Amino acid sequence: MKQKITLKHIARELDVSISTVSKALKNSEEIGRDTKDKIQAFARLYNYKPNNIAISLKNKRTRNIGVIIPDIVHHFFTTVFRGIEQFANTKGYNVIVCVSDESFDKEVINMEMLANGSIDGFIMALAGETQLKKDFNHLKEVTEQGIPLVLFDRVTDEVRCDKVIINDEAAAHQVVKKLIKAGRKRIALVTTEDYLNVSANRAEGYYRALKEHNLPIDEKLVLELPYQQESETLSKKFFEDNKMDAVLCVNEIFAVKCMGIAQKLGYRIPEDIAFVGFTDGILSHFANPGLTSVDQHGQIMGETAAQMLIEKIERDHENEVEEEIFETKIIAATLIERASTPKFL
Amino acid sequence: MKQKITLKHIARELDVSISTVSKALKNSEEIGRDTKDKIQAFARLYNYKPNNIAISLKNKRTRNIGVIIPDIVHHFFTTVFRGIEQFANTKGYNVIVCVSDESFDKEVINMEMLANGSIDGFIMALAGETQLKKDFNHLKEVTEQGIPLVLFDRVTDEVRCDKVIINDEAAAHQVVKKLIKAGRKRIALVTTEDYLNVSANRAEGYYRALKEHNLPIDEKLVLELPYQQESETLSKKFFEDNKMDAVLCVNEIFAVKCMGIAQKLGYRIPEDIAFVGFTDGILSHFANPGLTSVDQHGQIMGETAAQMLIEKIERDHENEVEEEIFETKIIAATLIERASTPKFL
DNA sequence: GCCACCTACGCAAACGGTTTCGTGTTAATA
DNA sequence: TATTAACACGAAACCGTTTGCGTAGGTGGC
Repeated sequence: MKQKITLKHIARELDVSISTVSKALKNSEEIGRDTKDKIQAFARLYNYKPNNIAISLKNKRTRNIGVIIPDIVHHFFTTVFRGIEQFANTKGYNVIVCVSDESFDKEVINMEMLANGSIDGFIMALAGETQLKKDFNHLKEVTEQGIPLVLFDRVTDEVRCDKVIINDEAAAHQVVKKLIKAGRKRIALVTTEDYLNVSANRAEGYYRALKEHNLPIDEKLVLELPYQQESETLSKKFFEDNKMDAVLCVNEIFAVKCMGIAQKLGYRIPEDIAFVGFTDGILSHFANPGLTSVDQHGQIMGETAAQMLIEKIERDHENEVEEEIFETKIIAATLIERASTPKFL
Repeated sequence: MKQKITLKHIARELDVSISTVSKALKNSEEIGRDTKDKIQAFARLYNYKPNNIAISLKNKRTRNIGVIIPDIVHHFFTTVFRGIEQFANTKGYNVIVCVSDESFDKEVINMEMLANGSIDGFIMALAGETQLKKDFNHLKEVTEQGIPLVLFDRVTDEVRCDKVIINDEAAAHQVVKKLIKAGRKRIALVTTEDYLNVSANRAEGYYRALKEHNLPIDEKLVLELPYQQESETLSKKFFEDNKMDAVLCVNEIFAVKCMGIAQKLGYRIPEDIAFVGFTDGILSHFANPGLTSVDQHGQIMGETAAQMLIEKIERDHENEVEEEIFETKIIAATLIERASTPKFL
């Protein structure tokens, strides 16, 4: 087992000082041609690579970014992650991922672990529990320490930092409007408990569209399902008890489940009932019939977040102080039409 | 913006030496009660947390593990990742993820980036290109440097290290056997190009089962699809040109696609044709009909890999030298029966 | 009153680099 | 020949911690 070689080894071996080796390997003008050649050849031969940790300590930057997401087995978050990872990689950054598992405590612990020098900045989507609890002190502490933070998707107004979101309200509004124009009158909404900001926003868009077209708001047509739990019976009852001709779901899992139930109840899709979901993931694509859904452009969100974060990191590193300016970028969602809805105009 | 506080700050403020502060915070017996109390109180007040990077440098261990996978928007890999992350977290480790994107070069670059001190060990699944190219020098270099490595799922015999795999061959064999016992005679295999070891192993199980039951091996019933590319026409032609009564697919995407095609061609599932896929992911669960599939227990694989890696890391850190013993753990796959197959016995 | 021994702390090296600031040698210049 | 500038390199500080060892000061025993 050949040990990792260090500057000290090279210096000792070639009988020069450590600083000379360091400079030679950086091709500094200070060092003579011959010495440089000798050192560089030696370093190449023994495949010298500087120790990242030592450099991090010296430079007070790690070139790591910390990503904290509620779940990793989740199509949307993985696409965002892919965007982050890809962009970060082109800029020479690595990504440390922690999963909060929707838990406030895990989110706090993970942040604290990473905040002590392991990373140069955070990208995160809030855990459900955090949004429910509305306790953002861990985020505030981090930003007060001067660690850049970018929130995406699951954000909050209570923390001053950069954010990337999609126009949830507008997207839902547009979808419902299209359904109405296509002649649907009893449009249902299947959502999560509303502490999740995205669900709340989508619901608002839904209500606004109904109001604008003078359709009655029937709370019986709004189903709140527990997030990430099987609840076959609830949804079944919902479809048995209510008549409707269109359903907007805040995610694709709800949508596909509901389609299955509706089909069993003899509904034809999309003739009798139309379905639209959020998150254009693998399920929407392969569902039968294909599910019309709102593409949240996760990868672009990830790239955008990474870009904002890295720009801030590098700016902080250059200049000393500087007034903080925070941005919120809004990515426009796109409707992907498939067979679960009638042709829109 | 309150700067991160260091030992030096505390020392200066309380007019003691840095080492005294360090020892006091570790509750060392060397330091007097009063001094300890004073220092500890001060540290708590200013929320002192030691700098991870400095500790890493000192201890020559980062408590980071590097994970390199071919793709992150992929159900199986994310479940494995979840297992890794969960286990690592309980042991106080963080996870740095790099995505090779099935590219040999990216795999090499990522490994080299991380190998220079950023991580204590690797967990990885080989990129498709790496398996095709059969060039494993980057892996060998890393292991020769004494960095522990655990391969999972996409492994190779050419590198001596710990491995975690499922019994692909046996699982495929068992599935095909069950299909035969259920009376199926023309069983097709839909696979990827065979440089992927898992596909090759599954194909072997398929062939062995056919042979054992004296069924003819008809190469026309084996369809090789390009991995991760749309190829509607290829598969359509396959189903139009050949009669078959069961199909084993090496992943669930292929399976769901094929089911769709078969349904359009008028086949009834499972009466006329049965489908089985590998990877019991979200698609299998929500497909219509539900897809019988081989659960690869990704999360358990991840936990197992993380456990093996961390044990090795900590053993290396304790004892000095030690003969290397490498294990290959085999996780038993499980068949999840759903509506795409007739009831098995 | 002397020695020995704790107690309680500081010094300094070490981890592996980078970088500033000397400094000795040489050669060019006056 | 004395002065000086350029060149080539080394010493040392620094990033933040840890830790072995040295030591000042106080206490106790004889």
